[in-house]
Amino acid sequence: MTPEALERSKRWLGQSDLRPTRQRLALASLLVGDGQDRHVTAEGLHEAVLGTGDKVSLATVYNTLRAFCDAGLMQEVTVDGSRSYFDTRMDDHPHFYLEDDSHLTDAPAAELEIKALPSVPEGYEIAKVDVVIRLRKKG
Amino acid sequence: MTPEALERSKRWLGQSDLRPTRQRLALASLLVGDGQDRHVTAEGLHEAVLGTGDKVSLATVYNTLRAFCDAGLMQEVTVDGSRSYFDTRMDDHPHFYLEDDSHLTDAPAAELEIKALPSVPEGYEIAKVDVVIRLRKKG
DNA sequence: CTATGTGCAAATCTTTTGCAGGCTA
DNA sequence: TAGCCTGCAAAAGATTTGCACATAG
Repeated sequence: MTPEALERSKRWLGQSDLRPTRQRLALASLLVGDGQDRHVTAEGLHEAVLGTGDKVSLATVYNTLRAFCDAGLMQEVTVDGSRSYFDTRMDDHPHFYLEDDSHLTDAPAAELEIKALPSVPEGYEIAKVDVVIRLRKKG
Repeated sequence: MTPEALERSKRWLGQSDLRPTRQRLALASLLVGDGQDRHVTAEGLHEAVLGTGDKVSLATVYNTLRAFCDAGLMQEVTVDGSRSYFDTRMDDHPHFYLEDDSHLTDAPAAELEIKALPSVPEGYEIAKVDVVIRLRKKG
């Protein structure tokens, strides 16, 4: 992990009141170390962190992702019933989901224009609008 | 189950090449017996069928819902990572998801207007666009 | 009669939790 | 030092599967 990635990870964690432990910094540097947005599964992030040589248990990866979400640093995206995906980008934006290889990416939000939303039932308000564009390989 | 519901269930099953067994007809009549669209979970449908006095095992409910989807009679909707929802309505339409009580309903499709979709990456095509409007009780 | 379908229990898979020890502030 | 964290193993919950029996065509 570069000094820059470490710095970024600390700043990111610093937005919450979570302690900057070794494990959290290791995970954070993979998530936000280069300033780019990431979409990960717990399993995938666990493999990634092991790949860097750091050792973090799978349970801690799960707990940490959950803690990051609770702290408002990430959000969970539901696209596949069998796995949870976590996104470092916090605003409400559309996703592409590549069904062939179970891969989640951001769709350019600027290009999506929703002209009218269905009217919300009495007594309710919109918490979030999820738009998932499911893609498959052409041909 | 009324004769009408039975008739409707048979016609519905007849669209596929699935055999109209006692269990499938029992489930189908709960799903399409009154001609209305339904959103169910396996667990919920299982309780419902037991409530009518018919006996169908939970495993069979799971297998049957899966079979109905494979046969193109229903579709799975992914709104909650921990449970699968199944929808008898087959066209591409938006959903309301009541987060407080984990309840899924159709949103009036006519009222949703998507003016522009993000441009799809080279070599891919859109399989489906899922729009889930998550609602919470106001106040 | 033969291929399908069903039920049960056990297996699988993802995610959470209890608890003992470790570490941050 | 006190409280938060972590790791492990076990638990939990949803869904699938193997296999023997039942049933539709």
